[in-house]
Amino acid sequence: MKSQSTEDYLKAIYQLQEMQNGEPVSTSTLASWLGVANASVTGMVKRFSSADPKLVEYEPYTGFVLTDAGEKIALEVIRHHRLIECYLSQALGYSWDEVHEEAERLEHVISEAMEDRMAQALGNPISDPHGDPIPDREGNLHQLNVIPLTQLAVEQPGTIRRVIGQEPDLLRYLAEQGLVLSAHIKVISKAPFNGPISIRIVNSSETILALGREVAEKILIQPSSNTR
Amino acid sequence: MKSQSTEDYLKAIYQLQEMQNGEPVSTSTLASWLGVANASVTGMVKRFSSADPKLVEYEPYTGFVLTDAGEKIALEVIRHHRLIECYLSQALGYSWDEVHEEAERLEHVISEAMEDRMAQALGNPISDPHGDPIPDREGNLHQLNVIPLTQLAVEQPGTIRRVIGQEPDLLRYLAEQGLVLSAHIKVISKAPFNGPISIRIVNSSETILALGREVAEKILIQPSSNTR
DNA sequence: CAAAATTATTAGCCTGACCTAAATCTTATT
DNA sequence: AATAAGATTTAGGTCAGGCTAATAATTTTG
Ligand SMILES: [Mn+2]
Ligand SMILES: [Mn+2]
Ligand SMILES: [Mn+2]
Ligand SMILES: [Mn+2]
Repeated sequence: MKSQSTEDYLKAIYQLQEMQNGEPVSTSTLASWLGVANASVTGMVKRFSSADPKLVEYEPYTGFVLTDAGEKIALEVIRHHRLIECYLSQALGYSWDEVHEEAERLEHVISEAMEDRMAQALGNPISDPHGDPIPDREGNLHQLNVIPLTQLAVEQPGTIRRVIGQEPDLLRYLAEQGLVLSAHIKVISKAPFNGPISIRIVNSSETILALGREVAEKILIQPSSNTR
Repeated sequence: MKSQSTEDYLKAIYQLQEMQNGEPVSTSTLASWLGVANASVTGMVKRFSSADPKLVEYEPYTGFVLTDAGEKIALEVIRHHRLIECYLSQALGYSWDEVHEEAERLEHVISEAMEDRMAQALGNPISDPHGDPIPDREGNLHQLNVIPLTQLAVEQPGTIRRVIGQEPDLLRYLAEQGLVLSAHIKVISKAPFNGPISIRIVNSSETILALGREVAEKILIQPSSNTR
């Protein structure tokens, strides 16, 4: 098994690549994501690119991308992470703002046997408590058909399917407002000049919530047919 | 949190001290227990004894014992380990020969919150799947009233309460023979010259099992009043 | 397009946790 | 009491994963 640091680096590179549509990741992006010095990233990435098998393709001053071998490890760690999040939430009563931190350490130490047992106990879930997809044993991810709340048209109803990011404060705030997975919402209005987006939770209180764009960008919605 | 190595060293010292009735542990004993070189132990123990707070009392060429601070950490790790063993066995269907290896890594990464949730889910167990006592949050251990099977008198019935050691092969073998926790047994005979001990499982088959002294030494029995 | 600002790499250092080989201390044996 | 055997420590080295400070490359900007 790779070290905890190696696994966290590869996972982070995978996630940054994903956020950047496959673009090479830069040293400083990864460094600030992981909270280490730039020089530490350069050092690690150089080692990854001369490991056998090579884990990243590294072009100095340009950036790096995962090789197939590196991606495989990243996906294994992500599978662990998200299964653990599910398990903690379902079996041990964790709330969605608590699971991430615990999973961040557990992901590196569980055996394949434990992974399998948890998956089985959970009925092979395909997404975690935040709606993030769980790779299967072969590393395949299902694709959700979602758009950011910022892009949902006014009056267009939709369902919350995923929340990007793990900040506990934000997750707790959203849950308090009733903005949880599977909640049905409708955009009432979008203030101009990047102003807040006002939404209503369908079949619930009539209260209207105003969300900043930053937050709305992180809420992914599956649009549903317009029920007038 | 201390490093995984530090936690494993302190736990090992605790367990060796326990096995030696509080005698100082020697460098080579700990080295072979942990599977590292003697020089590695000397190095680690020196660091422990000059840490703040001091974790071991170290007398060169003589040995070392845990300080209160060191023992506190050891007991925390042991609590983690044994709770995890229980949890894996109860909640995820692990058998008693599988739990140890998994717990050996998980013990270092679970949060206090997870410890509490597992303990609660299990109803605050006081012993693990091998009958090893689980320290409570303050580090208190309950004491079992048991003797090794080798010391049980012929015809004296008793109950298996604990099995010392974690070798999966031995544990599997014992389970196959019906020698599990709570099994009622009776010694039929003890062969002389350190020969095997023959026992019978009460209320079960009439089969007589012959156990070597090495094995019998590891099976701890709570004697019961002689029925008959 | 040259200078300034930004970003990345290199150089050099540190700590934890290991190792082997050499030196030293302790204990047992003659 | 001297020596041999055994246990332990010291010396010196490696490797991963971090750091800071100095240097070099790239990008932005006046
Ligand atoms: Mn992690
Ligand atoms: Mn998640
Ligand atoms: Mn361990
Ligand atoms: Mn145990």
